[in-house]
Amino acid sequence: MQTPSKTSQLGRPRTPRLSRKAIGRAALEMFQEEESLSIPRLAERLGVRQSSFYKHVTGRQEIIELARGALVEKAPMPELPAGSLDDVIREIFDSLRKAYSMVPALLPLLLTQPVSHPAALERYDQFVEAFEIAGAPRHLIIPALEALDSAAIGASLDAMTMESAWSINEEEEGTYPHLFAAKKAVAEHPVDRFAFLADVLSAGLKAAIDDD
Amino acid sequence: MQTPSKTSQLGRPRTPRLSRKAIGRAALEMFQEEESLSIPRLAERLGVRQSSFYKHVTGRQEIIELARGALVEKAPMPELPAGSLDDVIREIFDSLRKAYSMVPALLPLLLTQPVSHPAALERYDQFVEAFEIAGAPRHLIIPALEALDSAAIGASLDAMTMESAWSINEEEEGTYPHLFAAKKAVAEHPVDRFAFLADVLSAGLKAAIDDD
DNA sequence: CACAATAAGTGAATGGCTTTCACTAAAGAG
DNA sequence: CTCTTTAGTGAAAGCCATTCACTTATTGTG
Repeated sequence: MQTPSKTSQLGRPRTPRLSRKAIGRAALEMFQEEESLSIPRLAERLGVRQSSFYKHVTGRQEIIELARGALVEKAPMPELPAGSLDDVIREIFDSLRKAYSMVPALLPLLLTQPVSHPAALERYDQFVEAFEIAGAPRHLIIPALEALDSAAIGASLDAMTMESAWSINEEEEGTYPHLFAAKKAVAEHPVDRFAFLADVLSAGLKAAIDDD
Repeated sequence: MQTPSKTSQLGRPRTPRLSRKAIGRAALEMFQEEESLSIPRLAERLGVRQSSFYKHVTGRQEIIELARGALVEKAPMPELPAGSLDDVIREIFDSLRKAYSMVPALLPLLLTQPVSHPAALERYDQFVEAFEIAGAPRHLIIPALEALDSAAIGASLDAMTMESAWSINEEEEGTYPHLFAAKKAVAEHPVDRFAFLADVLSAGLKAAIDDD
């Protein structure tokens, strides 16, 4: 239950116990397993005291950014084989939602801060390149990418709020008749939300880009 | 510096000092002004002790849900004049983003819990009705509404992360060349993100619905 | 109309969280 | 070899949400 280090825990250790990469990975893992981040518990996971983090990181926000980096490094970069705009859109959306679906609890926190982790910037840079190659007008690439990102996050978050964003029960059928009917309709005739969103985005973005 | 109530603060007051509605409104206001919610500070705003809330509410999450209700009640229901599907989509998206833009800091918290406030459910029920009247197939209404909601939240959050989701500076031009070029292109040729998204969604949703 | 039950406040306490800072001991530079 | 820097520790400060015994007013019941 204890590392066999008999020596004192004080002072600089002979071999480093922490690194920014290890912190990011552990934070990501914690989000996946516990759906939240607590620095004391993260320290426990890493066999370290909480104050140690502040030698590697300025604070909680930076740990979250490192988790973003760890997520990007864990998610494979898709093949973007210089295909059509449609293929590019679908591939990017799919890779985003696959990554985000791994850690829904992290997403609200990622939303509130700009992307600064190099691995993440690198990944977006490649996405932009793919848009360029597919012939998208330069000034529309960022808006398009943001739209894909938002949609992927929204879709992945639905997994967290338990497959239905609206909490109504049988007795309220009369109170919210249309909402209730719509929920019943989609239950009886299930729709693959991801495929639906992918269709919406590819059709919509292509139209917006072609109209330019 | 003190309310001139000479009587003791103990025991049940002669007239109620709190209500669920007042709590929701104050919480919404606090999110707008301070970009976060703290129960001690909310108590201060309402001239009450923090423990008092727990007579009206089960906890923090419920206060957040009351803030959602207050937001819906503050945002006007749009005219949805039995128009075309396209009009319905644009009106709903526009009213959602207008509402969400008032309190970007609240959005990440709203995302993590299902909608249960009656005023909010009522509002979504009317949106569903508008989709029905416009002739959307019943089983696609919920997915379409979720898409609009996600997009509106994403667009409103961009306002918070300071108009650019990616934090890169001049020196990194060489490191992320495509991203940098795309950012420059959109700076030189500004795109109205909301209008762009509205176009994407209306074209995309119409296509997805018509294809059905 | 008395009086029990309930409702709406208070105050104090608990246990969690993030961050800071003086400290120690090892690593690395000159 | 000495000096500075680095990577840990431990204790503490100052937040936060929630609980619970308490007080006082209101409401419902016989």
